[in-house]
Amino acid sequence: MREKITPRSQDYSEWYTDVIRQAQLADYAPVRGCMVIRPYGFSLWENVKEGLDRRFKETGHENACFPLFIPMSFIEKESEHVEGFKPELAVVTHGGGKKLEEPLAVRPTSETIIGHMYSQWIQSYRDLPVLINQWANVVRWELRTRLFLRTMEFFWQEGHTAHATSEEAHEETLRMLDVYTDFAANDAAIPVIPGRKSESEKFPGAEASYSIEAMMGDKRALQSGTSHYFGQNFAKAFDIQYQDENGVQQFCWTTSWGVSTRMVGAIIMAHGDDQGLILPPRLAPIQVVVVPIWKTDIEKCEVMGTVDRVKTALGDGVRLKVDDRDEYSPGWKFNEWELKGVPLRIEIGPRDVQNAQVVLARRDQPGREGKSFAPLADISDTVTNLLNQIQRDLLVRNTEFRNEHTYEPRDYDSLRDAVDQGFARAPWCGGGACEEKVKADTKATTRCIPFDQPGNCGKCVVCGNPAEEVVIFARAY
RNA sequence: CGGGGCGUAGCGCAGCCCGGCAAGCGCGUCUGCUUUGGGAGCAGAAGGUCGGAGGUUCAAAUCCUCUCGCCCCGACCA
Repeated sequence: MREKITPRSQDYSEWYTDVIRQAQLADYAPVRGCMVIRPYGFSLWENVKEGLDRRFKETGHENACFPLFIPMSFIEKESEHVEGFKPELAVVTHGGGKKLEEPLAVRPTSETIIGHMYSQWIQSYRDLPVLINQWANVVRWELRTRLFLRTMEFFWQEGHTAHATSEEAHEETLRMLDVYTDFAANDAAIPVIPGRKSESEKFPGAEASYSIEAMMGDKRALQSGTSHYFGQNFAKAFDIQYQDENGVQQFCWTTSWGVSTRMVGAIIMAHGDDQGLILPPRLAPIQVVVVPIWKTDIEKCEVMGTVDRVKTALGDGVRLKVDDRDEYSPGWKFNEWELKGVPLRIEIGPRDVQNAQVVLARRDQPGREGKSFAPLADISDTVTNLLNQIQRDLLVRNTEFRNEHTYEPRDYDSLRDAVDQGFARAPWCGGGACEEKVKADTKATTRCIPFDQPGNCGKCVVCGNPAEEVVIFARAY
């Protein structure tokens, strides 16, 4: 028997680690701060990749790959960028047994080296826009580790684009944030709040940063994707220029945007319960697991015959696994696949064979409530519809959960209460001092200034000066 | 880097304070029989440089010194 999972109410972060390790998504590596993504976890990430990659291609982007090593001098070319990243760089000083003439940074992000290449590839307005994405691993020397959320090495995609005008670049920045929002809602079943980052939360070197913010099961916020508008900062640092229609040299306007394996952490924490993972059908490595039940060889034969019919009926459209292992009891298997978050389970035993039916069990509705009988006859439609239903229900459930735990404080005391219990949508003057004060008092930070604004919003909850926008305050990962 | 904790079988731990019989327990693994509709039962078996080095002692998992590694809490962060 497996160890029990720590209940979420007892210790949320223990629960998180328990689930990841017991569901075999990932494990700690022998290197401090690093993790091993196991096949089940990687398969989930591959589905995330597929959902994003498809959207990138649909919006005109191409994939490419840039070097892992970046000359130190590149990183130092943009002043804010160095400031931001230097403390967390891993630097290679020796190679082939000799000290390197110039140290090489292991990429923490690729703006600089891609900027360098863009300066050579872009000559004319006819070369624009450049719309490139890369799937890669990056390294940031983090001091604290949490599986999938914060590790020294992590996997992500980083899009880097160059445009002829500010407007185009800005459009691109927002378009990609939109792509992320759409992916989060429709594939990951996580409702997110898209918005602009405050000055203090901005990416080093960006003119403006945007993010999507999701609420986890413990009501803390997780930044699940970011998109940055660089203006001409990197173009000037890396001399990315083009000749316009009038023969005049112009600097490009650039953007970058990224989603990391952190998204896997978001999926775990947004949906999971005390039994383990609950995966949205669109991303689940296994969408349907079939558990056959028998006592005798004759029964086994009959049951497996029905299993084959189900398998054939469902065809390639569904990611299905038949768990016909002999060494585990049905009850054990039920628990195992619930831990692993498989959205739908089909149980087939001798009684079902007799009645030409199967038992369906929804992962998102534990116990008897989620169980139903379905005739074998139109099993394919039933399953497809049910998977879609589960996908929709997860999004609805999460949206309700988030809304229930989102507050609109209008004074400082209620703000303090609000961030204890979830998100606070509060009017804010935009001042860094007010942000600082809230952080010092409550550990909550501004997550983003949502695009969705109420209009006339009143006075800053911190200082009482007139506020033009509401911001989300929350404790974040 | 500051504060705390832990290294004993594949995994989780007890034993350490107060040195001494053969280093134990649970899970897992292997074999056999009975089982199988919500984490099966019984019987038997395999599995250990007690993180590493040095020291004290007749005797060290246990005491002392050094060392390596990991985890948790803070500051930094996708």
